[in-house]
Amino acid sequence: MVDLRLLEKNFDEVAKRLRTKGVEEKLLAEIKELFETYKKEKRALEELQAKQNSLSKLFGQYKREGKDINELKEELEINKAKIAAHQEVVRDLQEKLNNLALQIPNPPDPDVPIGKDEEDNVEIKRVLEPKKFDFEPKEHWELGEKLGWIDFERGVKLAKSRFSVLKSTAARLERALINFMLDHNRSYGFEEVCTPFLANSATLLGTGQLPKFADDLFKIEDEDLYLIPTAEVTLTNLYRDEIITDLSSPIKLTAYTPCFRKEAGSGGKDVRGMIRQHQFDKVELVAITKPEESDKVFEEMVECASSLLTKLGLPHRYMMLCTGDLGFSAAKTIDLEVWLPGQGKYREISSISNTRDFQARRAKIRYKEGKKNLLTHTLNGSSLAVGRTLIAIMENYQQKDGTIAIPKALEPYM
RNA sequence: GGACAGGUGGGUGAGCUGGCUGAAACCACCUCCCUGCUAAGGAGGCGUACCCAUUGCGGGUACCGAGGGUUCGAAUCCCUCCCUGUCCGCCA
Repeated sequence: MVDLRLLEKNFDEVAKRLRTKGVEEKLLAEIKELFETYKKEKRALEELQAKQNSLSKLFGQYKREGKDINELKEELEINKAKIAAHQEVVRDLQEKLNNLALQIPNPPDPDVPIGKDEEDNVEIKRVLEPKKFDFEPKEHWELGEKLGWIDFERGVKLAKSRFSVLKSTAARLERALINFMLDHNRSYGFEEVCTPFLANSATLLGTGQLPKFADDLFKIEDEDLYLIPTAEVTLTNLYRDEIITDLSSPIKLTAYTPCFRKEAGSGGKDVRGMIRQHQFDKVELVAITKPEESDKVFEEMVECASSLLTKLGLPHRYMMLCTGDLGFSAAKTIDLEVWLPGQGKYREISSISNTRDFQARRAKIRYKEGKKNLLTHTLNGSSLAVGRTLIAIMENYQQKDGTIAIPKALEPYM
C-alpha cells in the first residue's frame, strides 16, 4: 500500500515515480485530498466522542450523588445522535480511501529504468554460452510427447486446458529438481518451510494479490479460501500482524509449493506446451529484513537463483525490469531468463523482487528498533519455476537420437 | 458434522451482579540502586494504531477474537460469525 503520509507530504515526488508505472496523477490527487478530508472529519468525530465520554462519566457521578440527571441525559442524547451521523461520514470516507489506496501499486525505485513494457527491460549480464547443436533442436512438447514424458491430452481430460501430466523420468526429474533446489537454498541460509496451499483473503490482501487481481486466482466455493498463486503469499504472511522482536539478521525462508493461476488475460499466449499452466511447481525464496539490509539480501537472492541455473548448466541472462513491466507490489525486479534452444529464445524462469515496505505496510509486518516499531522490507523470488526448469533441461540436454541427458548436479537426486 | 467449555496486554491469569478497569496480580523484559562474580533484594518503567500539541510536560480517540445491537455509558448484557479445547461421529 502506498504510504499516505508520504503521499501527502511528498506528493510530486511520489506522483512522478508512480506515473512511470502508469498511475494517473489525477487519481493520486484525489486520494491525497480524500486523506486530508478524512483526517479532518475524524478529528471532529473524536471531539464529539470525547465530549460524550466525559459527560457520561458525569452522569454516573450525578446518579450516585442523587442529583437531577434529566438535563444531562437530554444533552447526551443529542450528542449521541451527532456522533452516529458523523460516524457514518467517517466510515464512508475511510472505506473510499482504503479502496483507492489499495489499488495503487508500489512506486518503482529511482534506479529502475523507465519504460513501457518488456521491450524496455534492460539486460544486465549473461551466464554460460548457449551450446551449439549439430542438429535442429526440438521444442520441449515435441520431445515430451515422443518420450512419453508429458501427456497433454490426458491433463486436459482430468482438468481442463493448460493442465498436463508428467510421467516416468519427467515425473522423477520434477521431484529431483524440487529437492535439489531446496537443498541449494538451505546452503544459502534459507530455512525450509512447508505451508498451506490455500490461503484466506486477508493473506492475499497482505501481499497484494487482492483486491485488484482476484480474476487471476482460483477461489474455493463458499469458503474464504483461495489456491495460492505462489508461496510468496504464505511465506510473507507468516509474519502478518506481528512485531518481530529480533530482526538482527534477516528472516530467510524457502518453500516448495504448487502454484495455481487462472492466467486470465493471457489467452492465446504459450498455449502449446508447458510454459504457461494453471498449475505448476515452484520453489520460492522469501526474506524479511530491516530496510537498510534489503538491497544486500536482494543481491543474495538473485545470486542464489542464478547459481542454481549455473549448477544445472543452463545458460541464462539477468534482466532488470523497466517501470512499465514491474509487478504491482514490486519496487524493483530482476528476472532470470533461461535459454530455450528449441524456441531459440530466452524465457523467464525466475523473478526476484524487492517490495520495500509495500507489503509490510499492507500486512503490518514490523520489527522492534529500540522502542519503536518499524515496518520491515519484504523480498521474494522464485528459486526457479520447476516446470520451466524441466523444459529448459529437456531442450538444452537433448541429443541427436531424441533422448535427454541428465545434468550432473541432479544425478544424486535421481 | 453434533454436544459442551472457552477466546482479556509478550506469557500465566483476575475482572464478566454495566460507570471509579486500557484493564489487578504474577512472570518475562527495560532502567536505576545494592552486591567481589553469580544468585537474592530494593525503586521505577513496561500494549497497539491514529490524531492534536511539541518551547516544556502533555492531551484526545479507538482497540479485551471479528462484526452488529441494547444503553447516557459495555471487556462486562444480547445476536451473528470465526477460532481454540474436550467428548462423539467420520477420515489420511
